[in-house]
Amino acid sequence: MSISSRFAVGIHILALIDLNKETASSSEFIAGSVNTNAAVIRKIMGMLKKAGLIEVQPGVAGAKLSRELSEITLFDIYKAVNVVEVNELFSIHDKPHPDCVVGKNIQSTIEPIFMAAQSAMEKVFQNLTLEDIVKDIEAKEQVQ
Amino acid sequence: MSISSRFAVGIHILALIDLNKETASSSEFIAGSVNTNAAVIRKIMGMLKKAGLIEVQPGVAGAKLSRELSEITLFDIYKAVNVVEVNELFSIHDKPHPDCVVGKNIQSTIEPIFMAAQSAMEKVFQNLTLEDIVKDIEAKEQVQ
DNA sequence: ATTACTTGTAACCGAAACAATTACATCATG
DNA sequence: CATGATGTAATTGTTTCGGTTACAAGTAAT
Repeated sequence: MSISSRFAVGIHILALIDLNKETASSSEFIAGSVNTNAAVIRKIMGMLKKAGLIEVQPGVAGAKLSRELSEITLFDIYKAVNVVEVNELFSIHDKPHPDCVVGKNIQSTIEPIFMAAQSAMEKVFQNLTLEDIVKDIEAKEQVQ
Repeated sequence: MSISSRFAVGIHILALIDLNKETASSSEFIAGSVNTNAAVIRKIMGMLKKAGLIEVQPGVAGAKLSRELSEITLFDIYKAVNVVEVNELFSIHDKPHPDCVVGKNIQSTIEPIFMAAQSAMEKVFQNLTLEDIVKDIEAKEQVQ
């Protein structure tokens, strides 16, 4: 099990749009950097657009961020690319036997714990923005 | 995407073994409570046994916990059933283009963040034990 | 020792999710 | 109108999951 790379690619796309803002970033160009097919990029960019993170126009190359780098959290991207549904990171077996002490109560016992675990994970992304990502990339570039 | 229900089922199995300790819990009996096939239960119990959480003997019905309830964390179970590999909760696209500023640095920028998110999630399970689960189930039973 | 019941595994199946790919309609622009 | 871009649907191969069947091997009681 692994969470879709759409999330990592989404971050990549947005960082690239910003760091390459002097020229238009076509889906073909971004696909080259990500190393995948342009249609995959367009699909993910469609999600980012739908979430209001970028502005793209059909037929015209390039995209721009809808907000400041510091106003786009990793959680915004995470939600945009739809990699994990709300409260569904962990599967729970359904229809445990209702006549059993454990079967009857296990779901309501486990659910809040699973929710808390998922929230703890998501909170990490809420506290980081694209600005952190871009600055980190720029810092690495300085060193070299 | 969703993390395998083996984790939820593993918790269910261990709680049931404890709450039903006056009689032997055969895989058939547990399967009835979980509402699945006995072979599925035996497979998961094999993992729990391998992780040293339970003791089972081939041919003889029932299993017993190897440790006290308070000495078995949910993280122990989580690791035992092997639902998420170390540092692999999130997929990262591989071979981004090395000649691109973003492609060159994105992996090393994102990896520690993904690790931190996974750790935050896992820490929730490290801080909870089977005792918490069993007590919660018992408390619910009292009310009814 | 034979019978009945159990655990331990392996093999197989259908369903679902992913990422890649191809194709094509639609749109914008020179 | 020709070119090149986005938007989107359909298809494919791979992997994982959970369920199922089958059966070998172990245990225990008669």
